[in-house]
Amino acid sequence: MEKYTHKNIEKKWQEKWQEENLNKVEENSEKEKYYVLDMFPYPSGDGLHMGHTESYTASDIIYRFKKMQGYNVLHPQGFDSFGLPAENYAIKTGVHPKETTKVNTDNYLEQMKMLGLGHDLDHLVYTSDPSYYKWTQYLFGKFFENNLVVQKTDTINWCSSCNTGIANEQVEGGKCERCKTEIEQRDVPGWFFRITDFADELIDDLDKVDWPEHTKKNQKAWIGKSEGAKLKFKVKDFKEKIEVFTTRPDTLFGVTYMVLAPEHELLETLKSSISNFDEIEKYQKETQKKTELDRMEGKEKTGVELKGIKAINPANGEEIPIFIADYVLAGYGTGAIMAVPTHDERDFEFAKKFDLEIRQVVAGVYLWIKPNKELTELEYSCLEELGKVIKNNKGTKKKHINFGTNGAKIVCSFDTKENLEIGTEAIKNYLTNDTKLSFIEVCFTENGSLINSGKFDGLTSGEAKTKITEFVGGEMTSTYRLRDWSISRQRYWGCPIPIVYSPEGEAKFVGEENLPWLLPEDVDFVPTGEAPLKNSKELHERVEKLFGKGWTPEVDTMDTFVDSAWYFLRYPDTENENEFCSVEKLKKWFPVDIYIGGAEHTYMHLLYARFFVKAMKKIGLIDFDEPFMKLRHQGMVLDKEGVKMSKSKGNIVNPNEMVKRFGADAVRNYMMFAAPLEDDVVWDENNIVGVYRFLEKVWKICTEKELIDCENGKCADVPKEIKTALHKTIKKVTEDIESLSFNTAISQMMIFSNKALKHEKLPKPALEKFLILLAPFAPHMTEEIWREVFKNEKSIFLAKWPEYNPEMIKDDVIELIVQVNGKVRDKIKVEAEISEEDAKVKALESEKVKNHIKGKEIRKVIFVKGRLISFVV
RNA sequence: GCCUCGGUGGCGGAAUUGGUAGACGCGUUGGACUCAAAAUCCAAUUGUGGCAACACAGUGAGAGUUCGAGUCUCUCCCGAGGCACCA
Repeated sequence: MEKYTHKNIEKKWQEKWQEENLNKVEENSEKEKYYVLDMFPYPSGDGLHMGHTESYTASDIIYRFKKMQGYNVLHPQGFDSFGLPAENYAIKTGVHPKETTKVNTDNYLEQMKMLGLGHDLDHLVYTSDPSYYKWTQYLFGKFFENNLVVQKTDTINWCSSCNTGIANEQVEGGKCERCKTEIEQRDVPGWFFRITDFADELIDDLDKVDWPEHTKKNQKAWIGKSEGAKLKFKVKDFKEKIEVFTTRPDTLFGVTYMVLAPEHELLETLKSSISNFDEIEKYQKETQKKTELDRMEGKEKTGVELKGIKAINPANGEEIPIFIADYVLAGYGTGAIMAVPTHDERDFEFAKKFDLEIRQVVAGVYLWIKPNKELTELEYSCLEELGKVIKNNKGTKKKHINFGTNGAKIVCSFDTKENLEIGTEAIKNYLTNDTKLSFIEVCFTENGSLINSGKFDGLTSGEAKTKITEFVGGEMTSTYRLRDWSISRQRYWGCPIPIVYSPEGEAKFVGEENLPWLLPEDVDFVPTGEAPLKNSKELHERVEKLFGKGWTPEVDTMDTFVDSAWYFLRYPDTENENEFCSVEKLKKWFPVDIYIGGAEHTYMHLLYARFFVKAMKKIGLIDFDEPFMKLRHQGMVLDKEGVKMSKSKGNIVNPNEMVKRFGADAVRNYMMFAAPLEDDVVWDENNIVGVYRFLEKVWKICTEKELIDCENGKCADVPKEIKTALHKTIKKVTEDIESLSFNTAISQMMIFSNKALKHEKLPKPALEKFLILLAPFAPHMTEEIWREVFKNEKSIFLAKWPEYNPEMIKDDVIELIVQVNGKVRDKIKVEAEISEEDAKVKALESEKVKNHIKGKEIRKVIFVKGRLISFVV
């Protein structure tokens, strides 16, 4: 038999599998379903990259594994084919995005085939194809009818380089996630999905899904629920009220001024009463000019007082000044705050700068200790000194200490105003005598006991929150960081928003009968800052023809994240022209069982897809509320030096080239073996020899050894070692694929092959079972052996996944660990089922153990069956 | 600043969830085969001391719980990722 050569076999089987329709989902099957989903790629001109290779290999292994386990598996693929790169390429070269997309997607399909990925190619999805975006528009229409997508003018993020508005999720550190241009704020009319209506569900339902903990936590943080109260402040001599949101209504008595966002709408209303309005306008303009980044970086507080008007604190009737300042954001809460300098750091800073009253209403102080000694000594002295200072303060309720690099921060809270004063006094007196301690006046942001708060004095913050809110007629409520999803894009290569406007300017859905609402082709791509569709003659004519004179089209296109927010719902029924997916198929296939893809999608795609499913459930289009039951991320693929691969660094590795050199099976196995799926993988082709040698060994075992067919009891003399190793391997590989621990599955198969290599005669049934285990990882080579060497008629992927026999993995004789005082002193061979008494006798026979015990009394014996015996002396 | 995840040989990484630390692979060293090289095979490979048996140390640092800690608790240091004037 010939040596293992990937070149001879991989292409052959790829063609054969396609001919035999091996990867097609079974349309009418009684088998249990399993839906394995990949994050579909954006078809760029560069082709698949190594990151795709890794995650697609992982899902392919799961697909083949589940298939052999007897499931009917849906494992589809598609293309997120609308988007900016194709459009930018068109601007540069004049080639229509449609052409580019075709070329690129064909290339992707070819590459996926080369990797041996078993996608069902009869269920492809292209988001830029009218047969798909028809349904994107249909869903938009449904959302429109149900008030889940609304048109409003809002301050949105604007990227001047991409010449379009973008969603909050698409801003990274104040810059455009695509082109890194600094984002400006603009007031632009546009369409918004009302994702904020689902904020609570989006948080709560994360408990239902099996996702990485950090992904859930990050998504929760992104939604950013904070619980607090809405309170109203009267403006003196006006009927208008300023509404604020606060998480600390318990500090209401400490409010000494208010701040409005510069964009706050009340400013227009009160204009005539504000004596320094010119100053206000100047500040407003300055704020507007600032990019998001400036506003974040300029931490120095700025602002202007509204002269001539005052607000009234509803708790105590005091008149307090009102400011505008850009540290208050228009888009969050109510765009206005009550300022409590003693208990909020930002308010504190602002109050210091503008010399405003600072009034403490929660009884507590911070005490700092700066290190002028070694840190361990500091810890000691810190505790000691704090103890001295507040030892006799009976009113001290709690104290805790946080040590940091710059010293230690001690939090002291007290139960009454009196005790706070006594405590603070004692600390201050102490400080004059000691240089290691410094009392730093900072606002106290913890909860504590109330003081200076009238009849609420003595209550804890927790109690006071509801009571004070009630007292001033406010309401307890929550607010979110999450913004509504802005989806209008002033670009060409996207899904047209299926809306037309009446001559009076009223928006109307174009109607299901007019779908797909085609993207016009008579359009100049060159960006002008205006939507390219505005200049389409065909589109305007189409609208007037259908709706009458004076009617005009919506000319913005949708964010491409809309396309990808529901694509997985289309896969089971891609040919359906009457529904986005039939009811039966929805029932059969959803939710998705496992979804694999990058962690960078936590805030965008994964959040949007969850929103879509929830919104669709709400209007009765589907009956499940979470799209992806299990989610796992793959790590990044790094170059040899451990640097992230990128075009600009020129360290991109081309999967095609690697497949040509080493074969798809070796590339797949290397990616899976090098590190756990979720960890980063270093792509070092020098290391690929390891898995290549492993494949060669398997080849050798199956082609050069004498195989016993095991009929008529001929396998009675098969070494026990091989049988045990096989069953252990079946167990390990099965469990490891289930838990996506592909690296350890492969190492277990390596152990088996190393053992098998040592024997000259091997049982063929055992090797067949082993081949099945390896098949998901190395589909080509195992198929070659399965059919060409072992002469099986049908594909290995139609074989049944083996099961292990628990009896077979038990060792008769084990090494029992013998410990003395917790240290391993000997290992003795004993029968696996040995009793404690027998083990004790045997262990004590050991010379080594005797040496360590001699002269001492055995106080205790710990026996772990089949594992160890431990003597305590 | 806050949140999350990590830190184990020369390297990538294992460790049944508290029970032999370093599986498996790469690399390195020695040997076999060869005129030679490649490939392949065999052996060794955490460190220190010792010819050896063996002993001691050892999973970022320090403490703690335990007969026993990579694993649990606390504090600290370092790294990666995310969020960041969100009231």
